[in-house]
Amino acid sequence: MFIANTVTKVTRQTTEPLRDQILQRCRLMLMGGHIVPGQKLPLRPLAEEFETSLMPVRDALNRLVADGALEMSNSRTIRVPDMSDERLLELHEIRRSLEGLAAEYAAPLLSNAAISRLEQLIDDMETALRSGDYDTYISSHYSFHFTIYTAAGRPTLLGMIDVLWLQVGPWFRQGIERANSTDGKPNAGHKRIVAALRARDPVATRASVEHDVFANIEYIRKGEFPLAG
Amino acid sequence: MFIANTVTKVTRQTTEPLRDQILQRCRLMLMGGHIVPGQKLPLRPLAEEFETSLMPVRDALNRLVADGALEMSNSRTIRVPDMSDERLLELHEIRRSLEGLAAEYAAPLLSNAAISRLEQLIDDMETALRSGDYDTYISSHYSFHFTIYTAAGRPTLLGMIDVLWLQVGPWFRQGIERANSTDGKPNAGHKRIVAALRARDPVATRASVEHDVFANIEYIRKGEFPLAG
DNA sequence: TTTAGTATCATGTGATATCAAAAATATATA
DNA sequence: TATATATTTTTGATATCACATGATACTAAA
Repeated sequence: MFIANTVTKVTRQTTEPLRDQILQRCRLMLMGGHIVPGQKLPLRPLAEEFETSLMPVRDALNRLVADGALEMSNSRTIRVPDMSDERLLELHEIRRSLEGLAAEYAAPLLSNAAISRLEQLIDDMETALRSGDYDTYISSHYSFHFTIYTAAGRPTLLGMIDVLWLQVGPWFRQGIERANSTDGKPNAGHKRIVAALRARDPVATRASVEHDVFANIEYIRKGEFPLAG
Repeated sequence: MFIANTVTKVTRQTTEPLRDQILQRCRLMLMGGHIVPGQKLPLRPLAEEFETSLMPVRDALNRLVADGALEMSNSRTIRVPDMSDERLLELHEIRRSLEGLAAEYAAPLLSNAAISRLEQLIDDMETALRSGDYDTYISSHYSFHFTIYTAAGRPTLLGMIDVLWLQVGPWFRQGIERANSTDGKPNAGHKRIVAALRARDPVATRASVEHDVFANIEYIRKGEFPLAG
């Protein structure tokens, strides 16, 4: 329970390398906001918790540093980076661009069943928000967006969007927790997205997704959604 | 001289880790097209050429795999990925989106001196093409575009564009070599970009960069610029 | 109380050894 | 000759260890 309360042991399998198991766990912790900005992630304590040697932990963390989800200081300390307003703005500019692109491609390809699932996820999000279950909210929110982006059938684009979410993850958690107390309408944007998808309208889908992404920034600017640390 | 004829020994310094030195060399080899698609990159022979142990080579190659510049098969063999038409199209869709964005931001920020340097680079490219000096062409071409993108002042965006170029690099080399024999007008697009920058026109700059990026795809479609392996 | 110096500790990097799986090669069989 | 099988070699993943460097705590002098 040193790094985060979701760390569990990994086991050596023939199928999946330890490195990938550890990477997956770290990604979930970052996306879910269970590792906070500024927190150090030293190799040895982590290896101890995962009950492995340094090597697979080192590989996993190197990967996350490469993705920008973690940073290594000049003194080689690995930690979750602090988020500046500047960096957050840049990340959302890129998100708007790439997620808009993915949404446009996905619009004609999403099945009715998938769209119905999106509506279910909106309900899940609202329920989770009302009960303060942020883990479920974040999970459903991720599923909502990535159901759309996956349907675009662009694997490289999907991977790049995923990396962006990984970078924003830790601060999104903080932002959601604070915003929920004063403002509960993030799902308005999601409902517009679903409407555009029902119409199979690529242009409207792109526009609604771009707007939804940037809504976060608007909240930040107004001080209602202080993601910045 | 096993992997490529540009492999040189790395030396242990206090400043830069071996991993980073190896990574930089591999990046240059990929960008310059000195490692061909489908070629395997086993750790041990590479380590032997760099005169290091496996570890720094492993770290560098893992990073390149994470960036999509190399691929690891299900049997863990690392190689330069083959380029499908589908993947090439996707990479250029993303390039158009992100490089257009960077160019738009850069337009008001480029100094006259920088723009003059761009014109010099256009000359360099034409000279290099005429003499068949593709290494210089590729280097000048990279400098031309990244002079612009760097001026945008968006470090994350710049890094993502860089990764895209790394993925396209091996096939760009092939494409340029073939296209030069039949078609020598890639610089027309570059001149339009410079004109838009001289006018400090963000919209025109974005449009000209987007057009330039996609010109590659048009060549491919017409069969005049067969990047696809 | 402050500050410079020192010792100790923590950390990532890199080298080496080992292992299982995959690949390549050799051998056998039809 | 072609194909199946056995053997050897190669390969990446992981563990373990040594090392240099930076961080931290502590001491002593001002």
